[in-house]
Amino acid sequence: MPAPTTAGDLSDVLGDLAPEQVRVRFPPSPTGTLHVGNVRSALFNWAFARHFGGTLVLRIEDTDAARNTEEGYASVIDSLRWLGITWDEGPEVGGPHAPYKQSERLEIYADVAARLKEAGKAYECFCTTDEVDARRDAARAENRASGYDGHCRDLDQDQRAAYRAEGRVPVLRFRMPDRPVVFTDLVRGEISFLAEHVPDFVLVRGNGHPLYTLVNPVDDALMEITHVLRGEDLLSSTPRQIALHEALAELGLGPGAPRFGHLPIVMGEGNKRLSKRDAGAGLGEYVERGFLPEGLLNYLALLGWGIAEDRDVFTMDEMVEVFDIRRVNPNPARFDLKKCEAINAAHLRALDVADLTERLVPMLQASGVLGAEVTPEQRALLTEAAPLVHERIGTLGEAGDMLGFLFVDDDAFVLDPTDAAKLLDDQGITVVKASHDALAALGEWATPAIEEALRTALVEDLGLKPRHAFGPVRVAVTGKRISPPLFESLELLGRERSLRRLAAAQDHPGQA
RNA sequence: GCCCCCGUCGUCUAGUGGCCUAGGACGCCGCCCUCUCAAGGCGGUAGCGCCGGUUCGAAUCCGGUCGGGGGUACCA
Repeated sequence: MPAPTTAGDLSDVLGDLAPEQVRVRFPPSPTGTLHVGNVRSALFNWAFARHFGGTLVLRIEDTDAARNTEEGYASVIDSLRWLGITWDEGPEVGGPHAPYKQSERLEIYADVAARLKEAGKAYECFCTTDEVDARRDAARAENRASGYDGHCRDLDQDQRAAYRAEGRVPVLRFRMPDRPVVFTDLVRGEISFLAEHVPDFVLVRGNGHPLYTLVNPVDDALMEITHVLRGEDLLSSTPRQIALHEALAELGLGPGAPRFGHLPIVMGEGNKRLSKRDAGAGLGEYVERGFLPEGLLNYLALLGWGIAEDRDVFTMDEMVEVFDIRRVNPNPARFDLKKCEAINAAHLRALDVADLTERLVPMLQASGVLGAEVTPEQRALLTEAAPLVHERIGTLGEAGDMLGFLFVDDDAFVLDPTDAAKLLDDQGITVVKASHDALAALGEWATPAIEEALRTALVEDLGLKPRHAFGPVRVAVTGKRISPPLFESLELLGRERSLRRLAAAQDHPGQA
């Protein structure tokens, strides 16, 4: 019987490293807002680093100047801050391996490329794209492995000169070793590739521009990254990166290949990977809708990882405490908005009221319920009202709809046409009138007294069932059929405003 | 085509040969509670892709097959 992996046996994860020597990285391209797949990668790297007391490096992969923008960069930083994913080295905080933006490391890549070439680890390839394509198609037609065929591997001085004389401009290609690459993936176990299936690949374009294939492993090596946790879409590029790391190490650059763990991809609807363009993919949507960072993160963690068999709501502290990359499930996971909302709602309910109130303010401002300046009176009212919506909302953004009636001026207050049409019929008007009279006579304006007065007037005197009695009042006062609890709402609205609305509702144009 | 990864309720998952009559969560349905909506409580719905093998015994191990995904770039 195989010994079960226990928390105490970490040699397959750490090797000879002490836990605090763990160094992981999150390397976004600042092409726009992060999408939830990126966020999930960031989260797992962060949890891994924090669990071991190691280091998380933030590196900006912005060598593609055309697609990267300053706004994209700012958005990445803002997003991570909003999420509460902190980094120990990187932009804004610095560190011993600065700079952490690849656009500022171009000389490094040029130098490494030159050394690789000099050492014979890489070679100039003069094949044109058309030539490479043609030979690849031919290989494919014979059911042979496709990919670069090594045409320029062993060119001599004269041949290179001849190509140059033709006006050809070479790319720099990495020379893959002629042996299989085998590695143990932290989430998938042993994976191997035969040499013939991992062709020589381009490191530097003809125009001198370094490619991802070069810069990503070079920075991982130079920044002494020990563990690379990333999406499984990068799994098949792993053998060439391992080969590059080994070549680099032979040149004295970096400690050799890091350990890899390939996380399951996050899918959207259907069977396609969630891409930036998909609705629901961008982090911004969740921020705007009023998701809690801890709620979103909790849900994302569930995509491939779980804290316990019978539990799926947890804090990030709890996740950090027990996170184990080996327990990550390799299956691709589909993003389920409903469950994401449910998890978020659970976190919302766990907030204490003061915290909830605090977080509600910017959301209510965004939806126009509150202005840029919040008066002390509004503040106090919100403090009273927050408990009423606490268990009724799944996202902070839903609060505006429920609380708007408390903050709106009487002249701007409107009844929902559909709800009014449904509930303010002749009988509804009668109910509203009776309510107005009962409440007008009320001495103390407080929830219990309000409830008693209304029950007496509507349920007892008019003989209505409670559910029919309070509907019209609710619409008249809150404008909607769905609202926070009625009696509490009336108390918060205050005597004057409540009575004015009850009076105004009686003039509601009758319906058929 | 070739290479690699993946395959348990609709979805996310638990499961490492007998604790499985396959457990939990979200969703959905019903009931209770109830001033609406929620929350909460109770109950229900639904799954091991398929075929062979190993074994006294397989969701679990092996082989095959089918299906899905990724790669096969001077993209990342």
